[in-house]
Amino acid sequence: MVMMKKKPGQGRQKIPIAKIAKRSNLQVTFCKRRSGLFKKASELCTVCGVEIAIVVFSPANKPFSFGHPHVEPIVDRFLCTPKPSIDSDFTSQQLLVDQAQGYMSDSSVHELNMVLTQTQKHLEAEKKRGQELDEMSKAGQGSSKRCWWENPIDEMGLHEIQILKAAMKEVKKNVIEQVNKILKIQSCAAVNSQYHSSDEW
Amino acid sequence: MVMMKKKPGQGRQKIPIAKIAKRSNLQVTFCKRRSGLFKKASELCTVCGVEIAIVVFSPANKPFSFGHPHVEPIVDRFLCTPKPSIDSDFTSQQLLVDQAQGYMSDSSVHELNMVLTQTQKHLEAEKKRGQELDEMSKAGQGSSKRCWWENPIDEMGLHEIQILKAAMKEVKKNVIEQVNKILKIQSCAAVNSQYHSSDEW
DNA sequence: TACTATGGATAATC
DNA sequence: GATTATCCATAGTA
Repeated sequence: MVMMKKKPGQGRQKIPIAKIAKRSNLQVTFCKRRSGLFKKASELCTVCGVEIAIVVFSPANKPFSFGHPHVEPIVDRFLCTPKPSIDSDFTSQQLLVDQAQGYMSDSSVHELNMVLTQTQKHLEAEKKRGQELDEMSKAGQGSSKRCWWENPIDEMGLHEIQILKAAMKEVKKNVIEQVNKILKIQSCAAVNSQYHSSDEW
Repeated sequence: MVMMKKKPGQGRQKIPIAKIAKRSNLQVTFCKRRSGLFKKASELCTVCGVEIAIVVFSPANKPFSFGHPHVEPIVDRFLCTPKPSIDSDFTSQQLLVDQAQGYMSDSSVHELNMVLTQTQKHLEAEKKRGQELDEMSKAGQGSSKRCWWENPIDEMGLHEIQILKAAMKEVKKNVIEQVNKILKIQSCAAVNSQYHSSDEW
């Protein structure tokens, strides 16, 4: 992170070229690197606007996964694509399209493309609207009536602050539970480590 | 790569936080980051001795994959693990849509149908979210109405919870500062231990 | 594509 | 889990 001279730590010492770590460090190393890998994947999603699915089996053989937006659709789509040309550059699939049109009686490629285009436009519009609403929620609360705890913290007395603190404690607890519940559902039981009350999210 | 001072280049200049790059750089950035991601995955495999499968669809909607030892067995194994049903869940609402262009010309009906289905699901999710946000905004307008974050925590989505959490984090910081200030004034040095930001509350 | 300086990931340690 | 020094990935440029 930032350069701060304080006391002499040792920091990251030497790079084990590669192989295996000792059993003791294996767990923590796996956790760190898996976390880093998922973060990188997330960044790639955001920066390049692509879809990624990652499946990892831990040393203990437990499944972990990352998917944007979701693992399964991406994996399914990948499994449906012709295999031999996974990483190669150009593979004309026009032939496949022609063949598909032959046995797809209820819809043509053209029609599907039309629907797809319209749907995607609609999606974009909805997303844009959602973002605008987000902004309103985030920043626009000052325009309407404010709750008393929205007042500047400097204007509160100790009593109000204590009440606020107690309320926040309760809400925080509920938030953590809810987030864990959602994440548990999302990850399809692929993640065993739950979020806790640290500040990583 | 080793450090070598030679002639003044510019190297990596500051980090655009995240979003999208311009079309020009998108391709090269995607290539670099995908390469880096796969390398990280490879390292994780070697160092920790685990199995990983990654599937990425490029901005041009081309499939890329990394698998150790192979993608398909890992994915199959993952898909075979029992998992709760996936329904309307909130992931980070982001991008998905820009794959239209490359898809129009070369893809099978089946693939188009899959993309269409995904897109429609996303549309529904976005619409639902928009409605929820509408309700929240509306509820926040009335003077005697409840603020949206006063709603039962069970009715919130992950996105709303994230916003709430960020807000709480800020408030918490202010509360701590204010409490410390008040205690310092009121108690006249009767209290020596200050509140801190650990997880005691 | 290759290169470099910078930002970010992380191994060792507390 | 938190911290720090070090190593690695990579944005920008040629």
